[in-house]
Amino acid sequence: MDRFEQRCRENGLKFTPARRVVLEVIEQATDHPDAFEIYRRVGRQHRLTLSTIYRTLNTFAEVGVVVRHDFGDGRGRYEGVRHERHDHLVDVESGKILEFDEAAIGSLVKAVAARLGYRLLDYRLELFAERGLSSP
Amino acid sequence: MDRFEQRCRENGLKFTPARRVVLEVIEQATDHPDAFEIYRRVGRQHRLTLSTIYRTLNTFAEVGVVVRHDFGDGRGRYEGVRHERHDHLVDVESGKILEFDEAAIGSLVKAVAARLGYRLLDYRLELFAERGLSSP
DNA sequence: TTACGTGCAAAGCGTTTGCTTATCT
DNA sequence: AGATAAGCAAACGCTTTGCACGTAA
Repeated sequence: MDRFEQRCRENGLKFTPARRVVLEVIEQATDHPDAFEIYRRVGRQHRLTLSTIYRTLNTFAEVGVVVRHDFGDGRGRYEGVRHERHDHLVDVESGKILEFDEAAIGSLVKAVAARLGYRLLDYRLELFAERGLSSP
Repeated sequence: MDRFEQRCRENGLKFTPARRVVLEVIEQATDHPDAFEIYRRVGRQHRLTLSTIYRTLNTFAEVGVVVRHDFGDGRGRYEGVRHERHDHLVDVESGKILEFDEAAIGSLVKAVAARLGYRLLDYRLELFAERGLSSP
C-alpha cells in the first residue's frame, strides 16, 4: 500500500481512490485478468469507468507497477509486477495460465541477442501446451 | 506454385486468382507484413478487398501455409511457413525484425513444459533489444 | 450446377481520446 | 488555486461478418 503511494509520489502521480482500488484488485489477483475483468472485480460500488481502468492500467504500466501481457487472444492481460521474472504456459484446452521460471532461458536469450549485435532489453516467452505425457 | 495448388486441393480449397496473388506476395516478402501491407503489395490491378485479404490469410493459416505473428503492435504480421523453426528479435529503435534459430531453446522449453506435466504444442519467443554492446 | 469464394458495407471488439467536471495536493 | 484525474460518449484501428453476386470445379 505504502509502497504504492510511494511509487505514485515518486512519479508525481496523484493518490486517488480509483488507483488504490485498481491496484488492490491487481494485487489480490492470482490470475491474469483483462481490463474488463478488472472492471468487474472493482465492482459497481466504486463507479469506475472502463476508460478509467484503461487509463489507470496504462499509467501503472508506465510507472512499472503492472505489466501488460499478450497471450494472443486479442485483449491485454494485466499482472502486478513481482520481484522474480517468470514466463507463462498457456493450457490451450482450459485457457489456464501457469507460470514458470527457468533461469537458463534468460541467459540463453541474452547470448542470442548479443550474438546478433544487440543488447537485450526484454523478452517474451509463452508456451502453448496441453495436458498429457510428452510425445511428438 | 504447384506446391500451393496441391495444398489447396488437399484441403478442398478452390484455386482462385486471389489466393494465388496473396500467396505470391507472401512468398516474395522478406519481412513480416501486416494485412494492409499485403493489400498494398497486391496492388489495385487485382481488385482484392481487405476483407478478402483477411479471409485468405486466415484460410492459409488454417491450412498451414502462413503463420500469423503478433509482435505487440496491435496488428497481426504474416509470414510464409518455412521449413526451419525460428524466432524473432525486434529492434525497438528501428522496428526491424531479425530472425534467429537457437536449437537449444526448443529443447529447453519442451523440458519445461514436461516438468509442468504438459506436452508442448508450440511456443512464442520474441526478444526486444537495441543495438549496441551488451551490458546490463 | 452447386458449393465455395469475393466484394461491399456494416458491425464487432478492445482500446483510446476530447472535453467537462470533480478531486487531490 | 492549480494541476491532475475521472466520467461520459464518441472515435479509432484492426478484424470479422452478412448478404448478394461471381466463379472454380
